Amino acid sequence: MERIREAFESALAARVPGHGVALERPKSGDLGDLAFPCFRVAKALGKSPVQLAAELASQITLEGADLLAAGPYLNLKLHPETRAKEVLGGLLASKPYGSGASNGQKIIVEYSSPNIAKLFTIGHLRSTMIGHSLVQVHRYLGFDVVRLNHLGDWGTQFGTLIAAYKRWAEAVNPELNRDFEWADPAPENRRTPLFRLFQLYVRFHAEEEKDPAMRDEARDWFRRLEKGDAEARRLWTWFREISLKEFLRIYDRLGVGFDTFVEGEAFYEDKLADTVKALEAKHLLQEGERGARIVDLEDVGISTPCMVVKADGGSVYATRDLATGIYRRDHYQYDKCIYVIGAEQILHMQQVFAVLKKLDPGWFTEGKVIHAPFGLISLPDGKMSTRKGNVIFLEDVLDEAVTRVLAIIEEKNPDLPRKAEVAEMLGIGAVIFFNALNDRVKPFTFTWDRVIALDGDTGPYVQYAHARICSVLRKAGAEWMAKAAPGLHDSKETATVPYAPWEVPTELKGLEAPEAQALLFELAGLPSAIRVAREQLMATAIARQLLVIARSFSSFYTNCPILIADNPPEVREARLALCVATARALRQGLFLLGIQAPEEM
RNA sequence: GCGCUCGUAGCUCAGCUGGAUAGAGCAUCAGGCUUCGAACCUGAGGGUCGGGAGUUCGAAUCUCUCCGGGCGCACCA
Repeated sequence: MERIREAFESALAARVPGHGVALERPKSGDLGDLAFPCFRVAKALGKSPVQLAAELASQITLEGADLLAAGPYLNLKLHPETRAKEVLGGLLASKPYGSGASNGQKIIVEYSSPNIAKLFTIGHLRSTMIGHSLVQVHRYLGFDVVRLNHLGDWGTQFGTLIAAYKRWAEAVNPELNRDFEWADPAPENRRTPLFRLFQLYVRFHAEEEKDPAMRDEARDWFRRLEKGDAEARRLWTWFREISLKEFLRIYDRLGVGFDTFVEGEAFYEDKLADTVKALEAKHLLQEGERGARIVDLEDVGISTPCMVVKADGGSVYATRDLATGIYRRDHYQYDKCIYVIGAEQILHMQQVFAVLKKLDPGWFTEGKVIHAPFGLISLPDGKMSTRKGNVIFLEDVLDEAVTRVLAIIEEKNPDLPRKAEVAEMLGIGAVIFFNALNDRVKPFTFTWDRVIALDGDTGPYVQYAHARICSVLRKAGAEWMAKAAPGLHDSKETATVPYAPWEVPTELKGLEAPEAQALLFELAGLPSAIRVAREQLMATAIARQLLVIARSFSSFYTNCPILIADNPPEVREARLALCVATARALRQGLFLLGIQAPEEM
């Protein structure tokens, strides 16, 4: 397809020298494979776009394609056989479809970043999976990616945790290995020390409302932690361990990996003083209200100053993020650093980026550090609050999705082997796909039926198309199935599904039907969807394109029989090749989102 | 009050840097399994793109303004 595009571009450039010839993808494959909108050039030449399109259509000829003037557009439409050959050639070649060669650029992605001693909520899924898909897309396009989890493992909440633990757990349940008498029993799927730690946290906040003196108790423990008190330190380390253990289990379930968990908030504690010194050296710090030290940002259009040192001399969130920015500059020498953090922190990120830029304008240039915000998830009755305990836990959502899928399997395909494993892929796939499908920055209200929808525009719909293809290929013979079966790969460590290269069959008769041509056209759209995903810093375009491909396949499947006896061998082979190519595109596309594609379901 | 963000079909949402007749899914209605998986397919109805003004050959898209939601606005993270 790239060859065709270049030939078309140079033919156009020869006819209208000196003008840019930006090509577009037509809305539908009926119109053609590539479109040249004539508006701009026509204006420059003083012609009507309709006239120019007609002229160009009669002047240019390209082998294997028709050039059609459609009003002000000049469309290049490949002949059915050429279209098949171009698209399938791209999909079955040795270079993964739409991927890029290694480009030597290093991208840092910070995402997920949960707070220690809290459970994953549905909100964490957003940061985690948006980040994961950004990682996958960048890797796929040839970037070198570093995955950072900026754990919330420091701050006054640890004072709270330690105080709560001392009050209600140490004497009666020091290992946190059984339920508390005063609390509701832990649900079956969360009978873990982490959950009990979370219960302590919630209880402390509830009682603190009535007894404000408890706040001093928490503050005191945090002070001891900061000073390196052995007891506080021991508990902190332990809390961090039991949290991380649970986090890793969930990341495994989601197929998400990180390069380090070390560089969380605590990691930067001993780097804060130097950060303040660096700001002093640049004379950026001013005296603010009540003696706090701030960086004024009026000159860059931010009316709220960035507070770096509190009146009592303590550090704040921004101090840590500044230290983080400096450390990453020195340690990673990256080309771009993407922060996947909630939209409610837009101002905060702007402030941090602005201060970093003042600190080192040579390094922190435009676009060097990027905030990829995502919208808040709320409940029908309001905002989620971990402290108040009215939250939707991620694992509950995943478990419920898997349960619903299992019920459908029992109904539709009770003899399916490895039901539990498949249900896990489909249920989690549904939740992840829903997240990917929707715009990153738009907030939404959680309802079970929305997030765990299983038909229509959903992950399982795409997975179903893939499973049906595999079913056809199995029936066609082991050698066909093998072409859609990837080699072994670690879902956490690669973005590319390894398929064996395969020469396109030379005869591609049998793909002239409009449904087959439409499917080819949509398959051709996947690479640009991947590029758009990178530009927009969200996988939505990929998810949408996968739906369109799956839908086109379903239509092709119902209208163009593949294995029936009266198909001539070359028709059968061409249609099977299209099936193989579609299966590969679907599985690879889903993989970029972090979703697996079962071969049966 | 200031800033950011969103407002598209009954509901949930696409619509990429302005460009072809504004598209999907859900829901509703009407069809389709003796043939490769009906978790599917085919079709129908349903839209003042929040209101107004402007820029342009052309605006859902850009600008301004108003209305309405969400978020944020220094000693929490």
